[in-house]
Amino acid sequence: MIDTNIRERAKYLRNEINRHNHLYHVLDRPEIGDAEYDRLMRELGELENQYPGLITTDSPTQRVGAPPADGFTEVKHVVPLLSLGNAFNDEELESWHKRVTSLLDGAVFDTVCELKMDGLAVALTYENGLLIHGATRGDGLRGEDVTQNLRTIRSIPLSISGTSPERFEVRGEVYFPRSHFARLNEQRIINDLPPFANPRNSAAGSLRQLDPRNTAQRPLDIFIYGLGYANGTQMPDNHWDTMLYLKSLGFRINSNNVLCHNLDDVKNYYRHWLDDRKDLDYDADGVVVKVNSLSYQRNLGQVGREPRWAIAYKFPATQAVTQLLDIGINVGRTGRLNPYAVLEPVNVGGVTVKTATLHNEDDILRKDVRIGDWVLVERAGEVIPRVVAPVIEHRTGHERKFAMPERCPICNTIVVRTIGVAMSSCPNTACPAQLYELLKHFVSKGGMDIEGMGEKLCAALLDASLIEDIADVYFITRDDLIKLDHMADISTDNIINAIYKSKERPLARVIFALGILHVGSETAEILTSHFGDIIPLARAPEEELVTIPGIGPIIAQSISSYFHDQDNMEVIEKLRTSGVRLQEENPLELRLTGTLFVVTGKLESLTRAMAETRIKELGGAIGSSVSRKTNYLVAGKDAGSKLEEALKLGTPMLSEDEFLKMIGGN
DNA sequence: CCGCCTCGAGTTCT
DNA sequence: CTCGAGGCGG
Repeated sequence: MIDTNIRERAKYLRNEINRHNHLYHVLDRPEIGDAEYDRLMRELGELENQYPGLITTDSPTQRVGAPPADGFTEVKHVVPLLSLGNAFNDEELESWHKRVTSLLDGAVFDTVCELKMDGLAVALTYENGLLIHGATRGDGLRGEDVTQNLRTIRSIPLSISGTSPERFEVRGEVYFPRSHFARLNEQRIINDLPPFANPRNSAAGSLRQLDPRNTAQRPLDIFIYGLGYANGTQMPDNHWDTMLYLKSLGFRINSNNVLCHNLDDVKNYYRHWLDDRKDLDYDADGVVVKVNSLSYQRNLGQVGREPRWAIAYKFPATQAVTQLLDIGINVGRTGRLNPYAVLEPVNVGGVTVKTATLHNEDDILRKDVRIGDWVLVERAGEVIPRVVAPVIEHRTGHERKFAMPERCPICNTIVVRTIGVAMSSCPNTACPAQLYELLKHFVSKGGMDIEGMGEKLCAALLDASLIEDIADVYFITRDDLIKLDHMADISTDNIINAIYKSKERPLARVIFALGILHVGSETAEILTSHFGDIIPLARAPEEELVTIPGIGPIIAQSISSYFHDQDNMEVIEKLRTSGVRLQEENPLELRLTGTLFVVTGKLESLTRAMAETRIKELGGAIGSSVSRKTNYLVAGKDAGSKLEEALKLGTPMLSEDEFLKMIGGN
């Protein structure tokens, strides 16, 4: 016999833990910390260990109770799980609404809008307040008994506190939170398992684990969206209140559901989530619109397996299946060979997609994508489409595996494969493809920023052999451009002007524009503030470069070898002779080196001594009188003879403001 | 040596 | 934006 006190304690612990579970997983409003929760769980576990008679099926320790199964048993649904008709635009929604209205003899009716989650529908059966079994939707008539796996989902109550119908079934959608999806796939790749294509597949895979312990590892969650049936208690007469009632029983209901009084509310709800669904922690592929009144629902009935009282207003698909016609190769600025998918054009989320990157050979092998495959293409919320995975079921056996070419598709040079990494690259830096990419990079916004020089002009200039290296940009003439035709006089002038203006870009931009491997905008910035001029940078030995924070051996090697290349040095020389600034406009330190100043008159914002100190700090020199060697006269108020002398000699003069600007910045 | 963080490179369509 | 590589601290 177990002591009554202990029995009471166990019961108390069960209730407490279940209550905190509900607070945490359903209401998202925890009252205690993890440590405290663990303590309660441990105490209950210890009691149950000592007195196995205390273990109840709804004990929180029993979420993972069952041993691995051999398979799943089929269960017949008491009330079939229906599927839904679809609407893809406002007109289709309106015609559904009109039809329902006429079937209801013109009655005005409320609807409930819910997000249609892209997960797995399940049915949970409770008897006398206890979860007795749970099943997948299957074909709607029969599903699989996955009770043991569903029990591991913390937001599913194992028992109902308070009174509940004697026997009832709720329906819900099990999903795999997006926030955990990437991590799961990382794990799978580490464990040599194929990654899941999307969170929906993860949910399906997780729910079909034979060992519930595996399922318990997965952060599955659920939203309850309907009541299958209920015996023994009076139920609300509409869907909305039914959901409120289920919520009061402890079920997790999506708080984004709304009750709508007219069709405009429905449309607004749809449009709102069309934009905002990207911020949800689950995939939603549309909005489910349900007639609220249950008696209206009964009147409307169903056609085939689709109820007339509900419709799914689908969002434009962000995924689509299409055929992979070919795999092409792009040669990038760095010479890397980047494979891309040539797709049978397909509409994904409202845009026709014809190509998508495949990253590298590794990626293709990992996904096992073959030419001729039907592939799943995705434009997940974001803009850039990607090939997710092949649809293996559509394989005919005529697909061709892809192999990286042995030679550069542009210049036919034998490609180099870096050992360890399946990344091929064309070693020929003079490869026309690389020069084209480099030229585009050189004139781009982050680089020399030459307005009006886009892809087309770059290609045309290369085509006409007017450009053989990036410095040739500064030797383009109006006549050259006119010869290219397709070009009005005005735009020709604009381009010549833009090229001229670009000579004054800050040094960091120029260094970035050169396109040195591994030197992007940040590194260019670091190099600029360290050297202030391209010459000392070009001469810096690797040993010096690696001492600079942010520059490691690989970047140092890359910089060093760039400047050791004769051709590159010629390019720099050409840039210099054509007037491109290759010094920091405002080198932070010592930027006044070799400049002789004379300060005279009364300065407003600082004393003469301060001004002179500042000049010396920046590497400049101070003269006591104006001579031909004087570079600048800083003239304050009431300047006397020195001013006259400077005027006589034509010495450049700086007002106080101009001077402050020159030394300014810090 | 490993994990974390930052930076670089490539990318689609209208 | 996303992936991978490089740098760096522990």
